[in-house]
Amino acid sequence: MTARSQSANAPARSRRKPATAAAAAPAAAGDDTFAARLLAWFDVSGRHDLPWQHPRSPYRVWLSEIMLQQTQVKTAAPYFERFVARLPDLPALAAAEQDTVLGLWSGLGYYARARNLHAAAKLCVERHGGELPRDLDALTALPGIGRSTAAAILSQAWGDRHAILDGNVKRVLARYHGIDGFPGLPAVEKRLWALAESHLPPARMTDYTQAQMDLGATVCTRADPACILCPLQNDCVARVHGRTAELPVPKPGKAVPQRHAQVLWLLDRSGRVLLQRRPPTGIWAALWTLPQHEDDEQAERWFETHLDGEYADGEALAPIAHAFSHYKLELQPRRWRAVALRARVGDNDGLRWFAREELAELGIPAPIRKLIEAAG
DNA sequence: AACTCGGGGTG
DNA sequence: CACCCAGAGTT
Repeated sequence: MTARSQSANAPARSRRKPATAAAAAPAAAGDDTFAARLLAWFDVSGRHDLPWQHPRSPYRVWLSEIMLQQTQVKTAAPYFERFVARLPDLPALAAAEQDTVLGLWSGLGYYARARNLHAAAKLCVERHGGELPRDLDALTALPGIGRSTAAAILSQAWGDRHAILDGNVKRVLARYHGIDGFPGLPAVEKRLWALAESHLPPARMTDYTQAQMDLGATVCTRADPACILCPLQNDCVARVHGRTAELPVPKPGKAVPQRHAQVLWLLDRSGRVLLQRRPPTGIWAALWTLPQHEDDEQAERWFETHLDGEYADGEALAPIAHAFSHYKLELQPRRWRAVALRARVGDNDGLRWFAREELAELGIPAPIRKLIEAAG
């Protein structure tokens, strides 16, 4: 039975339940429509013609999973074709010379994968009659096969009910459930495993496993995900809260500190904006920018001494995230319209009103320019 | 928990 | 150029 024939009767099943009518309830673990929606999407938009799907055999599934570790489909596919043409089954691999195996792997990288693959094939001949064992622990005991790869092999090759947790699934789940924290951290990973287990459908595991990877690879991509096409968009926490760009939390590089600042966007009655020249040293040295303060209290004190008007009238706008090499800065802008400087305040503070047409000539930090030149 | 393995794609 | 990718093994 092929993947195509297995999924052919799925639309009829999913039509019975109006999966698209799922309410915008918070994403919860347990009995939900996560898998049903994903499978319905997979039937229409999933990838059904990958090389290792036709024919689908335990050996080919295994080889594909190893090749796809930290490697994209487009890169691995030609290597896969060449490999199975030369070594079409597990006994052939076990009997091959190591140079042959490494030669077929040449250019793919992570060559320990090839050595482990070869050693595992020999172990299968010794221990399991020349076949891959249909058992999670026995598979995990083989070199190069961890928990996720073992689960992927069992579900893809035999339809057994095991959760996977690769980079795609981590990304989908971190966004869908709004999981903060780098997914590589053991505590976060443990939680993601539990969530992955909680969504397992009662059947169609072969398609479900492929569907998760397809969604992550083609819709829920790392950058610029196509949420409009996603079957999980209604109750995806990251989608609903506009946090798809923040989740999953990226691998911590060298723990750059996060700083915050208040930014005052002040407009006078003719629509001119008040800019302040920054000090000659430090970040954004000597550039023109919006008056900036470390916290709300300092910002209010500065406002009271420099401006006529009510600080509380300021409209809080969406925060702006900006990254430097050595720290991250979150700017919290507030906007006032039709305010005026106090009479005694002159240019001695490096303060000036600028008309909109004058901004193009000025040195203004990019995030600030983006803010104040935005339409509106 | 941090490090290592790697070539390729991407902004 | 920096970062990430259908992870797993070692220290």
